[in-house]
Amino acid sequence: MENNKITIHDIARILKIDSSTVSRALNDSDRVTQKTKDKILAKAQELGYQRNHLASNLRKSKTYTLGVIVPRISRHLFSSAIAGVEETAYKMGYNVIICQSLEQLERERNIVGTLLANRVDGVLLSVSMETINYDHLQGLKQRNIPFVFFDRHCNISDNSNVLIDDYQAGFDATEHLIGQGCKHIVHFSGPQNLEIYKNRLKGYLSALQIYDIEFRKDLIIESRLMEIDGVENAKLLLELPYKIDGIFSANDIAAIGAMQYLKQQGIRIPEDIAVVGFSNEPISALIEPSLTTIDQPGFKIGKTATTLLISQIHEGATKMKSETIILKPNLIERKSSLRKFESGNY
Amino acid sequence: MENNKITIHDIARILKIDSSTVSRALNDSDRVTQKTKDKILAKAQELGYQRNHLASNLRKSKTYTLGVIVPRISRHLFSSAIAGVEETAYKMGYNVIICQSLEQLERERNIVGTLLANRVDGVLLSVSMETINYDHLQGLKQRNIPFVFFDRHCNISDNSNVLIDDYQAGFDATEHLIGQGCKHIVHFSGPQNLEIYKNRLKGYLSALQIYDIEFRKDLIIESRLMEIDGVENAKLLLELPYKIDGIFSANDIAAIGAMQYLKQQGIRIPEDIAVVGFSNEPISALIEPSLTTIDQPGFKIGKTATTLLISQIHEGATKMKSETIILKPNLIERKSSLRKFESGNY
DNA sequence: CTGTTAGCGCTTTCAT
DNA sequence: ATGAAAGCGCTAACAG
Repeated sequence: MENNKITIHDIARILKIDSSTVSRALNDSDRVTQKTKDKILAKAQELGYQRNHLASNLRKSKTYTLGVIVPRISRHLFSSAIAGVEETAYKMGYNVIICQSLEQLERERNIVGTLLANRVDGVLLSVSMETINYDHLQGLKQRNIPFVFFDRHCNISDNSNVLIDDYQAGFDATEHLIGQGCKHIVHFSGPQNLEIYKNRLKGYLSALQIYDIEFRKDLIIESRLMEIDGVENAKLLLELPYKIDGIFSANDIAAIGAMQYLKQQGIRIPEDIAVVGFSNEPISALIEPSLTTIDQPGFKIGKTATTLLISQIHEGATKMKSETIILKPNLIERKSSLRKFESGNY
Repeated sequence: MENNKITIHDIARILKIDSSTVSRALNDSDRVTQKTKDKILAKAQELGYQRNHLASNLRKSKTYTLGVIVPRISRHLFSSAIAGVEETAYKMGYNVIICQSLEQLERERNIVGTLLANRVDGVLLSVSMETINYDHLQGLKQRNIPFVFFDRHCNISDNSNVLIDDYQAGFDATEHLIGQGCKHIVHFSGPQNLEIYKNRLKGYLSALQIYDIEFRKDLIIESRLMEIDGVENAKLLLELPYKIDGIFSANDIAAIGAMQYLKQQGIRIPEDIAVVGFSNEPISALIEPSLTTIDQPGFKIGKTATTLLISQIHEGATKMKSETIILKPNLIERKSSLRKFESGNY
C-alpha cells in the first residue's frame, strides 16, 4: 500500500518553512518569492508530490465536476459531443459525470437529483424526447447551479444554449432536393415537443415556399425516434397518391428503418428517391454512400457548451447572463464518393 | 447562493445529540438505536440533508472514482461498454472518469498520469492499437491501484480481463460462411499486436482446418483500423487469383470501407460475396441488412468489468487475485430482415 | 449505545 | 513575504 502520501506538510518540514507557504507556491500565488517558489516546486517535483484534490476542493467547497445528461451515450451525436465535453473539461480542471436519460423524463428527473447530490458545479444537458416540462430543473436554479442546453434544448426563458441552426439545416436540405429536381418531397419529422424538430420543419416549409413548391400536409410524416417507426413511415410514403421523388429526413433513426424498407421494396436511392438526412448516425450515410447529409459538429457542440458552462461557473451568481450560441450545420453532398474516414476528434 | 449547507452538525444541534451519532446513523451503523436512527433520518430528510462526499471521501481517503480508458468514445462497442460501466459504477456509489486514447500510446500514457493525479480507486482499460509495451501501467501497479482490461486486453501476467471469446467468434463466423458454401474466404484482420485480432485469426484458421478447406496465406488481409484501409483491402481482394466468395472481417472499420467499394464495383452482397463481420459498429449491419454479424455484448462487457474491478477494490491489497472472464459473442444471422431497434440499454 | 476527540490535506484569513 | 491558526464536513478511534 505504498500510496503516494506526500503532502504539503512533508515538503514544508523538509524545507523548514510553513505549509501555508508551500500551498501558496503550489498555487502560484504572487505572495511568495520566486526563489522560494522555485525551491518548493523543485522539491515537490523531486518527491513526486500530487495535490489531493479532495482536500483542496473540500476547502474551496467546489467539486470541479460537471454533470452531463444525454438521451443515449451510444448515439453518434452524443458520443461525439461527450468527447468534446471531456476534452474541454479536463483541460480546464473539471471532471465530468455522464448520465443517460434513455429518452425517459422520469430518469432525467432522477439524474438531476443524483447530480445535485454529487454537488456538481454545473450541468450540460440535451433533453429526452419525453421532456415537456422543466420542473425537474428547478432544483438547479434554486441552488444557483448553472446549466447549458446543447442540441436538444427547451424554450424556457433565461437559459443558455449551444445549438445548431436547425432551421437553416432544414432549409438547406430541402433546397438541395429541390435543386435535384424533386417535386414531391416527404419530410420525416420527430417529436414536436422538441424544438429541433419544429425548427427543421420550419426550414422545410420555408424552402418550399421560396421555391414555389406546393405544400401538401400529408407529405409530413412525424414519428418517434425508432427504426421501426421508420418502416411505418416508408409504408405511409408508398401509399401516398403522389410519386415521391425526395425525402428530407430530420429523424435520423427513423430514416434508417425507412431506407432499409424502401431498398427491400426495390426502390433505388437516390435514383428513384433522393434523400437528405442528418448524419447524427454515420449509418445513414453508409446505407447509401451517395447519400447527401447534414453533418452536425457534435465534437464542437460539446466543446463550445463546456466552455460556456465553465465561464458561467466562474462568473458565479453575479450576473449569470444567459447566452445562446448557434453553430452552422454542414450540408455534405456525396456523389457515390467514399466517405472519408474522419481521423480527427469526433 | 442559497447552497444547501446542512451538515451533520446542524442535525446534531437540533436533535441535541452528537454529530458522530448522526454520522453513524446516516451510515446505518448498528451501533445506534433504531429509534434514534429513525429520528435522525427523519430530520435529515426534513432538512434536505445531503452528505458531502468530498469530506467523506477525504476522511476515508478514497475517491470513489474509476478511470476508464478507451480508444475512442464514439465507437459503438466502447460507447455501449461505457454505458454499462456508468450504470454499474453509479449503482455501487462510484463515479467515472472517461478518457480516450484516440489509438495513441502517447495519449494513453498521459491519461494514466492524469488518472493517478486524480487518485482514482481503479482503472478499466481497452488499449490503443499502438500499445505494445505496458510500462505506463507500472504506476498503477506500484500504487496498488487495481485495473481490469476489457475487450482489447494485453498478454501480461497477473492482470484481470473481461473479454469476449474472439477465437470462438472467428470460428463461428468462418464456419457460417463455409456452411453457406464458400470456398475462398478472405479474412480481414487488424493490428497483430492486439490479442483480439490474433485470436479471431486463430478461430478462422481452425474452422478452415476442421472443415478441410485449403488455407491460402494471401487470403489474409491485414490492415489498420481505418475505412480507407478497407478500400485498399477490397482492391487487393479483387486482384486475387481466386474467385472470392466469402469475407470474414474481424476489422469492422475496414469492412465498412471495403463493402462500400465492393458495392461501387457492382458486386452484390451477399449474392456474389457473403460477408460476416463484427457489429462493433452497427453500420456494418446496415450497409447490407442481410449481413450476418458477430454481435459483441458491449453493455455487458462494461457491467461485468466494472463489477470485477470494484470487487478488487474492495478486497484491497490483500489477495488481488487476477481473474479473466470470457463472454460469448453471438452470431446473428439476418436474412434481409430488418434489424430490430434495440430499445434496451446498449 | 453515545459522546469526546482528533484528524484527512488543503486553503485562507489574520498577524507579523 | 512568511507563519500561525482555524476549519471545510466528515469518520473513526477511544472512552464510558
